[in-house]
Amino acid sequence: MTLAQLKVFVLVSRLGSVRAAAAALGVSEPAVSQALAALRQHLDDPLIARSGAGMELTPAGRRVVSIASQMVNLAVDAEAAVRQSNGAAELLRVVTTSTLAQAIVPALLQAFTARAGGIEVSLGVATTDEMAALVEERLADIAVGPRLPGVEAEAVMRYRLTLVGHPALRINGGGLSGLRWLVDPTGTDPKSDVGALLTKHRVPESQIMVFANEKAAWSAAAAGDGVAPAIDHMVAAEVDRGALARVGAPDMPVDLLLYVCSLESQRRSNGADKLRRFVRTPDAMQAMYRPDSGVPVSKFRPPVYVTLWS
Amino acid sequence: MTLAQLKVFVLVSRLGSVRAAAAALGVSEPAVSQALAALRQHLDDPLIARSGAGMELTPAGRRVVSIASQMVNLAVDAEAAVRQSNGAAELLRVVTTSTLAQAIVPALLQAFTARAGGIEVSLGVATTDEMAALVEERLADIAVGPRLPGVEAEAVMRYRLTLVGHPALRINGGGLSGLRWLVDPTGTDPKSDVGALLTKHRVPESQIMVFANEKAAWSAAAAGDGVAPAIDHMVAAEVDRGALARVGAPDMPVDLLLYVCSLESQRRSNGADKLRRFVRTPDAMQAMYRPDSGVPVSKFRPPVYVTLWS
DNA sequence: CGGCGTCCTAAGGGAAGGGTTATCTCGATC
DNA sequence: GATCGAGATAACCCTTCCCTTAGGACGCCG
Repeated sequence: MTLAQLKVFVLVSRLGSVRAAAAALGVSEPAVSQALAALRQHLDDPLIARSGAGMELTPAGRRVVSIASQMVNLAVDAEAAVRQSNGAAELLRVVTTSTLAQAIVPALLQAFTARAGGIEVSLGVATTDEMAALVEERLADIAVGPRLPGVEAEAVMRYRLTLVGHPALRINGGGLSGLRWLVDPTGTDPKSDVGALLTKHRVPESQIMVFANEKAAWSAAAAGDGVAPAIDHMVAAEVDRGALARVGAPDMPVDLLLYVCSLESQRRSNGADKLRRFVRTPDAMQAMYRPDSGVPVSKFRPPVYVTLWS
Repeated sequence: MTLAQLKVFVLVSRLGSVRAAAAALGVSEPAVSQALAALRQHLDDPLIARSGAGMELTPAGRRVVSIASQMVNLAVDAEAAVRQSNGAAELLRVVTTSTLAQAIVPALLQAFTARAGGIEVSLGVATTDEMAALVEERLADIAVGPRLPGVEAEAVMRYRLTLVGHPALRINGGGLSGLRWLVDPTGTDPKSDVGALLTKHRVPESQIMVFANEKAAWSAAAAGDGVAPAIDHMVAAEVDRGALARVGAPDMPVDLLLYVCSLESQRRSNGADKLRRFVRTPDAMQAMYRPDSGVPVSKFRPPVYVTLWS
């Protein structure tokens, strides 16, 4: 029974799927399945088993999850305790969506580390479901993105999601049907803001094109390949330049809220607390609204880097 | 950071010595030292360091001990939870002194398992200091022997410690000085009842002979090699047969109490609770006072076996 | 009934854990 | 200052972890 096995088990039970846990941990699916098998053998109980839709915990599994979760939490505490005792830099692990990780959150974190000092920040990308599980299991300290259930969420910023396309794009009578939607990976997460948009407009999968990042989706949109959802103030410069134009559509644009989500204050890490306070400052607002005011991504490397935690 | 490493660290800090922890775990001293080194490297802190007499925790070490202790405890909980959920036999881990492990405690546990049913018992041997640490760290469920500090102790039985020797042994004017003391391994534990006896009589080390078990010490005493401390009712048959005789000495015989010691009831395992109740029954008394009424040791193997836990 | 998604198992290899014995270091002690 | 005891380290071996790719079992759905 290793801590890694327990971590895997907890994550599988939270996410309800071996596959999802593997994705969240950034490893192959058999790796997770095998860790689970080892734990099952050690404890001589299936712990969790497939059951039609999703997986279901056995009675023993239910009891072990809560214990295992505590153990994983304590492991985090132990490392944090040592760091703190020795005056080392705190470690703040942030998760966010793919979209936000491209500009807004790095800019925010860059401003944060410059202001706070003595904090080392790492940034990870995850889906909404994963973000919730990661925060609850304290594999991440704080999540930036949509409101997560089960943890303390706080609205930070209001932003507008618009559709952009080639300036000459004409919407025919049938609205948007037939047009391709050009999205970044966040679009594949149905619980993300962009994913919810696709669902709401009943966009068939065949009409969704996923790009590695938003910039790529925009340039495809500028080339007339379709429409791209975009955070309005992020694309404003392109629109002003005439490279892109906002596209009208029913229920568009839509105003959304950006949240920071973390555990309740007792269980929250110190760094998470500091970031929660920081996001309410004007400095934070400015960084998020004008992410380009910052520096290129390469400059973030020492204090801020993007990774998926193993 | 593995659970084994944490267990080692906790044990070292409780026992104040790498050596003692190694003995308690039944492994070599470098094994413990190395596990500690790995943890130190992982956490980048010495955690605990030599300091004249004994070892001292660093600030970080102090914080980690309590967290690590909780983790080790939870690991025990997890295994117990699974066993219980699946209706498997409970596991009761008993520690006792070398002396008591030879007859009294096996007889007690044999009676206990026969009466209680559905409980699997294992018996380990340890020194007094180790027993306290093992119970506190829940590496054992219950200890039988001298009163342990820091845990709930309950007197079970009064027994008399006498000195026996060859029937023709004559005590010269100078009392016992010059006689050899023939003891079992418990005699090397200064906090055990026998060890305390040796200390009280200021027996120099050169006059102490350690035998593998009490029977061996008795037969040496019967051969006239010296005097042996013995539990009175255990040696009564030999005295009646004339093979041994009680030897008078200042402050001897001495009446002592046998205790069962375990954690407070909230943290106590179910089996420990049952054993605590059982020891108050007449059946238990009879088993302890007439251990030979039971069966040969080999018959204990399925329900009761002696081991040091790894 | 044939895909398809999901989980499990098999096989192989690299890394780390964890054990041993032998040796080194260092402080306490006589 | 030589000795001794206790902890740390070295060298070595074996086992377990844990990752990968490849393929099998099984339920679900068109």
